[in-house]
Amino acid sequence: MVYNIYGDIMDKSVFERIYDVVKQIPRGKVATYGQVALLAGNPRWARVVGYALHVNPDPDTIPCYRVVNREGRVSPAFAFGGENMQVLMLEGDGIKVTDGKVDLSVCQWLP
DNA sequence: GTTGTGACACATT
DNA sequence: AAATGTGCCACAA
Repeated sequence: MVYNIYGDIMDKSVFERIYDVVKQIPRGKVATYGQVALLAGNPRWARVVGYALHVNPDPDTIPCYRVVNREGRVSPAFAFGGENMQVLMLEGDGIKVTDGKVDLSVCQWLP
């Protein structure tokens, strides 16, 4: 059983599915929020995906930096220490980043 | 139980 | 092409 800081139950929720999908993103690839939402089960959970990553209970196993919006651009509010941080992480995975944008045609994860 | 919010996506202006 | 509005779902107060 897993509980959040408010004591509410947290396992077996949509979040877990989202986390599972994000964790499946292979190194060197990225996925869009819509993509993750779709793989998680519903194409309309894109916002929930963002929220799920926002809480990000396990940043060590959940590479949230591999999740980008449909433009292939990292979210502005993502900057948990500078947008450059995210770019560096992506480049570290061998992903080409152009002006903070990723070539989805090349680096998007195709399951 | 109702209201407001959000790391999105899509359609329309 | 860019900006704005709408839908969508889950979560917090």
